[in-house]
Amino acid sequence: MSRVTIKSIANDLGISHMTVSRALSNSPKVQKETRDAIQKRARELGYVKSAVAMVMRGEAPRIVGLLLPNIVNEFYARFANDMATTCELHSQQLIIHLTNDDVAIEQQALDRLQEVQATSVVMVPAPRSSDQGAPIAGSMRIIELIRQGGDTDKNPAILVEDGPAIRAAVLHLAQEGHKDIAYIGANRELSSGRTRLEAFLDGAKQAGLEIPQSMIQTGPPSFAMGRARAKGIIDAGQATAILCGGFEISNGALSAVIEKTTASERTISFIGYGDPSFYAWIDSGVSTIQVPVTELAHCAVEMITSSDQQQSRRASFSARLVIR
Amino acid sequence: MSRVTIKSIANDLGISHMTVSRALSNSPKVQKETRDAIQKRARELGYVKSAVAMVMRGEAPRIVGLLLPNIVNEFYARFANDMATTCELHSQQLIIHLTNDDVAIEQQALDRLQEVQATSVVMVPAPRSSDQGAPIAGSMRIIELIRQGGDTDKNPAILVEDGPAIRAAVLHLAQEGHKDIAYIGANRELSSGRTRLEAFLDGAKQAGLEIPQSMIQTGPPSFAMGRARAKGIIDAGQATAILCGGFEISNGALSAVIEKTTASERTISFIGYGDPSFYAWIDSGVSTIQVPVTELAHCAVEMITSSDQQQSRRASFSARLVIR
DNA sequence: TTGAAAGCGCTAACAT
DNA sequence: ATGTTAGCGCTTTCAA
Repeated sequence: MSRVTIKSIANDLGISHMTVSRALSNSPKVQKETRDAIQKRARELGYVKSAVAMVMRGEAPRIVGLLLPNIVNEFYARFANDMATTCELHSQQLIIHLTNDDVAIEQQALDRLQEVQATSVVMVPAPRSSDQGAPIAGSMRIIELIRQGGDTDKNPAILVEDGPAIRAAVLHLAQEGHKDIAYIGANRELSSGRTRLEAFLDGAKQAGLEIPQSMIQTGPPSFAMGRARAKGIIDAGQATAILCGGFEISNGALSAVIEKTTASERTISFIGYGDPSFYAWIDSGVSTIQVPVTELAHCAVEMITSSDQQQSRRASFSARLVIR
Repeated sequence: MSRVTIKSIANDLGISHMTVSRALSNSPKVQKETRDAIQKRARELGYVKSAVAMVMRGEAPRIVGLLLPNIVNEFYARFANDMATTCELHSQQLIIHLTNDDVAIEQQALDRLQEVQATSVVMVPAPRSSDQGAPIAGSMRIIELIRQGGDTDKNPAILVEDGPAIRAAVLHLAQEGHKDIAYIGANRELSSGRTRLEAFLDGAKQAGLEIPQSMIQTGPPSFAMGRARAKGIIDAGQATAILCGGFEISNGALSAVIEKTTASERTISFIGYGDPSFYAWIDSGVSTIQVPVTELAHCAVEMITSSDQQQSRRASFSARLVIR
């Protein structure tokens, strides 16, 4: 059984497909009787208007793309969740691509989205070394989330102002008497990696702490990296506190800390990044730098749906230190 | 700047659009020289073939739909993550709709997917009372996940065989000396709600336990419901153990248990449903009924990509009791 | 009040 | 080896 089209309905009723078209869009230029009859028949036959044909005619496709490293990390999951919900409200369809922070996959995803003429794309840009060019997105409006991709920062972006929270975290640890505070974060390939590390160093200086290079661990922003580095830090035995600068890194490091400190008697102060719900449930609660996910998501959809061409090109939301 | 099409390229080069078409599909029926020239120009201009036009011509759209209650619960998130990754491999696009277990939203999502001619849809059917008809999906191939929707069980389905694990859980608790075991699960509107409750009662009978009605709490499969019912059970003070029969319910109940038992000195044995990574990190680990997510996701994509019309209509994967 | 034609981007099937 | 035509589903424009 093939697709039900206005033509097939027209044939079925022995009339012109134009009359069917008009009837289905409630045009007053068609007899009420015929109109009702046509609409009834269309419903019976299970007619659905082809979005494809509409796009071909020039109508803007109601599709927005979302590119994330993954969707298991609760921050990304919540963001995707909120975006999906809001898209539902605006009767937009959400196409999700997971890049795993890989530039090649990222580009492929963008190509696919271009093929279906997606109008807007929200993406967390993958880390790219300086010799890699900026991602090509044709005429799609792309909105960068959390990080800034490439050197071209001409795309609208939704960023997190986490400098103050990170500094506050270092100062808090220092006040608790910690002198050896380790930092695990993304490397300089990421705009967010640079700024967060800087905030950490800044905080340490304000606290009058000398941080040796060995206490500063940077790398790709992955769970595995966070876990491995945290293990290394704990095994080295010098640090008494760990501060994280990345969502995935935080979870990875936390898993290592839990394992290691359960096994031995040692304890380590831990401040994570992002605030998955279970952080409140572990031990007496994990302190962390909280990022306002829902606000970010709302902002993203707002940017997308606002047809405003010359809209604000950058939005910024403050992170907040939560001590538990 | 408008879209680059084969026609615009053809104009640019002063040739027929057919030659361009052939060149871009590497047809041997065009001079190597012209072919190379055309391909070069197309790249320069940033040409991308319109998937929309291809679908209009009759090509099957490379789009699969995924309908989930939400994407924050780690089970759904992992499933979506795995599906997205696998779709990437098959160069399919994944459109995600969140139903929040609402039948109306579910139907709307299906309509949208039909509009874009999605070929296949994987969905966790929302709970529907008997007076609601089955969801309408036109000619899309739909695969039901975890639950069976409507009374029409003629759709292919991917299910979890959790009866044995649930019975084992009850027996385990009984062996530990628990006599008052509470159960929180989905109500009878859900196929999974029915079977899980049955397994629980079955296990209780095997263990020789008398379970009063007050210890059996069913309702919509949400976080809020699990949390509220768990609170009620704990406050009532009779139960010494709680067993959950649902992903969301489990997280909700767990949150209540943690809060309540942290406040007072009481302890309650808890066995959850599903195995989000953090279950291993809470206290000394949360016991749970583990569902093989990745296998489910692989199975789903396999079902989708296999063009096999008369393929196996039902797949089933075993849940496993994990004691921590 | 209804119908016919044209065009959106693309390719199979015919020309040339 | 290259060009022309037609048609996928739909609506806008023009004709009856």
